[in-house]
Parts: sequence; structure tokens; C-alpha cells
Amino acid sequence: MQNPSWKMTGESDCLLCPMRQLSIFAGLTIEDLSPLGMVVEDIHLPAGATLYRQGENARYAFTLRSGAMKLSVHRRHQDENRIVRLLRYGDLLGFEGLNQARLHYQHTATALDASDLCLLDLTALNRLSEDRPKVRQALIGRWQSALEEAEFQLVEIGAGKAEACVAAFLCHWCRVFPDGAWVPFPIERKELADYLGFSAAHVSRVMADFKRNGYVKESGKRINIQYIPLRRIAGA
Amino acid sequence: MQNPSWKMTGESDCLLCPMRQLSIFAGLTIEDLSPLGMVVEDIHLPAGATLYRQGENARYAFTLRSGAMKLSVHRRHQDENRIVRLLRYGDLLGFEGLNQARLHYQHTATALDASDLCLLDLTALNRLSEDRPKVRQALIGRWQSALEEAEFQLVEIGAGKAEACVAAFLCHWCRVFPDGAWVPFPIERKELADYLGFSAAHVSRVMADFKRNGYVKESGKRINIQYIPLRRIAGA
DNA sequence: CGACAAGTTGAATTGTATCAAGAATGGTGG
DNA sequence: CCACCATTCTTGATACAATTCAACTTGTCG
Repeated sequence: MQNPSWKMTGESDCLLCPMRQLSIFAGLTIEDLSPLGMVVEDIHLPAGATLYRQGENARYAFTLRSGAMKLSVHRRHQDENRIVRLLRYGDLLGFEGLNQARLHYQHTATALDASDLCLLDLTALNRLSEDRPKVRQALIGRWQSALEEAEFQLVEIGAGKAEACVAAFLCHWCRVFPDGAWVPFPIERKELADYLGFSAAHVSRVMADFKRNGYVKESGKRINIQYIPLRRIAGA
Repeated sequence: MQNPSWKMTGESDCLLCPMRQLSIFAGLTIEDLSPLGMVVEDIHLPAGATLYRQGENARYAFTLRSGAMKLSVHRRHQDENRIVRLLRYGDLLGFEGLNQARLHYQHTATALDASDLCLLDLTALNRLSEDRPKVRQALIGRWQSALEEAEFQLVEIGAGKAEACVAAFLCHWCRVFPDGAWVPFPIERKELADYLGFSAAHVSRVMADFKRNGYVKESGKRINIQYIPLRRIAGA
């Protein structure tokens, strides 16, 4: 594996990982993990770096331990990129090669922010999934949540006016944080626009309006939702 | 199970099913299926009937054997329905309750056309999936294709001008048929609009234009793609 | 044939893209 | 710490795309 944008930062012990309860190895003991030769490497990506590209041979899956990433696809007959998913702490990516059905990555994975990931060999993961029902359940859960996320995007974001889409996205993005918290927001206007399917200029307009109206505050790469009158915006 | 819109039409022998190669039981023998008490009922739905509703308790999954169905969700703060997926011959639906994680249907399933389905008990299917790697693989494959379908909708249909979206959808809908074939098309303008995220009036305009330009022909509930200049439409 | 649902079309209005200019921001080297 | 650069963000004017509402046409089925 020789990707110039990767920086190996050593091996990790999954059993000591602080995010293990969120990961696909949640609930496994050392007896489950060690005999299978599951070597896990840590890698670090600077903001803007590409982890893998759509169409490349898929040999590894990744768990995002910190930072944020986007998955995008190249559109046929179109130069723009469509962002298919935004990922944060605890998310799994690059697992389209599991099931042996897809040998290539379906997306291009790019770091939105400096990110740490751990790297999982797909062959070993497949074996592990066969032998350990808990791993299997966890992986199926990942498919399920990827599907739910895609449907969220279709339903809440894929149609309607820009105001409603932006509002729905902001609430969704901040949902795991307490109300009123300052939430990391390493997403540029252009990227948000690619994700929502609007132009960067228009997304900027909507965000600026929201800030003027006091719905949200922004400072550096963090955002703070004060109060978004979802009902009023959507009901328009 | 007492749903007034269902009509049980008897039990089926999965081993004799003409669509078994497409189903999740492909590759299984009678030894695989019979000992698990997997009873399969057939049901018939008239056009417009509802198979299940979003939020209902999920006890069964279904395989669509003929006809066509739509999966839709109710939007918060919005009266319109968004169509999340269109299903045809061989598709599996209602399997969100597998993995024990989701006990309720996530969508409302409605027949677009008179449809035949077979009904699979989720508990039995779960057991079968635990014991039979082939079934498990097949189910994972269904998740994968559901996810791919959702991403197709996001990427090819969820953004861009209405002409391009309609064109992409028509090509996608007809993809499994030979070029130039008359393809069943039991989708009303309003439904197509809900699926694509446009108004019925505008979809109608686009379709009418396509017909005037000779890109497609329509007759009854069937459609015939002559030639759609995808590149020109998208390149605008 | 009549009645009702679905499709088509027009005109006015709203929403969004595009292009371009100016303002804010972040990072860099002195 | 500041000046400078490059990038991103904001904003305005204009053109285009889509919605809405309503009238009208076509299709379907009893």
C-alpha cells in the first residue's frame, strides 16, 4: 500500500481504543480479535487529502476516529461532483468491497479536516464477519445506517426550497450534540452546496440570512444553532 | 395478520418458484429450506393498495414477483409524500426489521399496479440468515443494492435540471430491457414528480416535450425509448 | 355515451443559477 | 506581530428554471 497522502502512525490495540464502543468491534473480547490476525494500522490525513478514489481497487475499509470526511462521486456528463455522504467520529467508510461483490471503491473519500482513521483489511474483516456474529451484526448495522443516511438526504434535503434543506441539514448535523452547543463545522459553502444540490452562492445567501435572523451563529469552523423555526421555513 | 387489502392466494414452494434465481433463496436446496419451517405465503394486491405503512410493526418482508410498487415516506412539516424507491420483479421490500434493530417499517409500500408478492416471516428469515451463509450473502447484497439505488437517486436524479433527471430516470427504469423494447410503465406523472422532486405539471411538460421530440413514445401504461440525447440534455 | 381522473398547457410568480465585484478570512513569511 | 496573498464568503443584477393555479384536453372505465 503506497499512497503518498497517507501517513502511518503505528498500530493500535483495538481493545484499548477509546471509541471501541462505537466501532464494529464493540462487544468483542481479546479472544475474539487476536486469533484472527486482524492487524489495524492508524493513519492520519491532513485537511483536503484524498484517502481513496472512486474506481480504485478496494482492499481496506476505514474507521474515522477524528476529523470529518466526505464521500463524493463523479457525475457522468457533468463536471461537478456530488457529495453523497458526510462522515464523522465513529463512521465506517470504504466497506463496499465487503461481500466480495464490489471490488472497487464506489466513491472518492476526501478529508474535510485533519482526520485520524484506522485501516481494516477487507479480507480479514470478511473472515471475522463470517466467524463472529457480533461483527456481522455490526456490519449489517452500518449498511442500514448508510441507507438511512442516504434516505435522509433524499427526503429532507433532496427536495424543497433551499432554506428548508439547509435548516434540515444543520439540525441533522448537530443532532448528536447537546442543544445550543458549538459544533465543529468543517464544511465550506461550496461543499455544502454540492451536498444539498444548490449553487454555492445561493447556499451562502441562505446561511447569511440565517445568521442575520439569529437562527445560527458561526465562528471559525464551528457553528451554533440558536433556534431554527423549521415549521415556518418548511411551511412557506 | 389481518390486513383487509391483502388477499392470500395460497402457499408456494420456493423450490419451484420461477424467480428463485433472482430471490434471496437462490442457490439453496430443499435441505436448506425445509427444516427451518420457512412458510411462504403468496399475496395479491390490486393497483393502489397499501401493503404496509410507515411506522407499523414489521413482522414480514416481501418479495415482489410481478407488478410494481413504490416506497414512500411522510415528510415532517410537509404534506407531500416523497417516493424513496420504485420496485419491480425480484425486488425485496420490508426487510428493515431484519437485524432486530428496526422494529417498524420505515416506509409506506403501495402497489403502482396489480402485484403479486410472497411473504417472508422476518423471525424465520433471521434464523435462516444465521444458519445459511448463502442467504446471508443474498440479504447483504439486497442492502447493498438498496444503497446503490438510493445513491443513484441522489446523484443522477437529485440535482440538475428536470430534463436531465427525467431522462436519467427513464434510461434507468428501462435498463434491464432490450434497447427499443416497450417497457411497462405504471407510474403516473404525480408519482414520477414525487420521485424526482419536481411538480407534476413540470414533469408533464418535460415528458410531453420528450414525446414531441421523438425521444420516447408512450402507449397505455408502457413506454418506449427511441433515443435520448443524454449528453446534450445534461451538457446544457 | 357520460363521468371522473389524469395529462397537458398557458400566464404570472417565485426560486435559483450565473457572473462578477467587493469584503472577510486564514495562512505565510518577514 | 503585521503585511500580504490566496482563498472563501457575501452580495447585487440579470437570466433562466420551476412552481402555482386554473382552464382545457385526453384517456379510462362502467
